[in-house]
Amino acid sequence: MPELPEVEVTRRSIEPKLVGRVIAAVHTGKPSYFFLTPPRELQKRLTGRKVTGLNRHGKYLLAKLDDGSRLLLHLGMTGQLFTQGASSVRLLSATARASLKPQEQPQFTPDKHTHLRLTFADGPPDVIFRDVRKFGKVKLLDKNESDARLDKLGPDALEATADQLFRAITGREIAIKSALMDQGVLAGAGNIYADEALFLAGIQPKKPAGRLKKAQCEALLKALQGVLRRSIETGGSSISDYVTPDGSDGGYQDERRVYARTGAPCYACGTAIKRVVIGQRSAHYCPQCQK
DNA sequence: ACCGCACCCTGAGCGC
DNA sequence: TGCGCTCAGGGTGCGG
Repeated sequence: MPELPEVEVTRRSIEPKLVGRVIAAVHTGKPSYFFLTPPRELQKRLTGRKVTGLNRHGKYLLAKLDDGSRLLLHLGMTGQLFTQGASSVRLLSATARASLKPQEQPQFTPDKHTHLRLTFADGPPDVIFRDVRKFGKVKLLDKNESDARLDKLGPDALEATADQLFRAITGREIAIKSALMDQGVLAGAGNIYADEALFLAGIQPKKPAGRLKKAQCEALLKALQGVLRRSIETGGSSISDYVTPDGSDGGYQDERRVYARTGAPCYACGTAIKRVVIGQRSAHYCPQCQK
């Protein structure tokens, strides 16, 4: 599932395929929950625009256009943003995977989950946004138009300071795990990296956020930024649908210490990793190492 | 103000 | 073989 590292890896690889190019055509799927700006309107307003930048805040991508408007992209749970020619079985449906011959290179062709495809004046490659569960979002913001989603975001998790974290959670009774996943506290952490950071900082995920000492906030933020940076280096975590924009898998899933390791021995002490539900989400931790 | 929870969506995995 | 059920999860919005 795309969290900050996956979105940043995507940003870095898509940026050179997007910035400086002029959009020639916009192909979309049907109107849905996915399109905060209706497909017709996207087609009308994006065609002919030149992309001038691609920024990230938390898990959001913002493509800047030459008329001052901005295209907001969110990958949701299963969003895949990639370039034409990407090759990965993760881009195929289960039935398409099953009918692949053993040595055959899986080649992506637009399917019913392909909601947005941009073609460019200078030819291929196209930029494609595919999302099976449609939890992703596309919205075109006018010049100077603000967006409530963006306004609510806290500081980007990679740039935040321990002091900002400490101030955002003082007095709050919610579990520290929930606080870390609250995008208004820090923008960018999701389930995987919140679990991993709490393990590295030795903090129990259910601990009330407001009871963390300043030093614990420092340790936690340092751990979080460490795992985020390391994950970016390895190409992100390919746990379910995530692929890097050239179609390759990330590598961070192999470095997980607790996430989705329920029952497996803790690498530090051998105790079985536990799974509990916190705020409707699964949390994984070592009952021995995290107090 | 704060928090828990239902909901959006679809495919995988499982029991029968 | 295939049906029906449950689960996963980011973010939003509502109700307590």
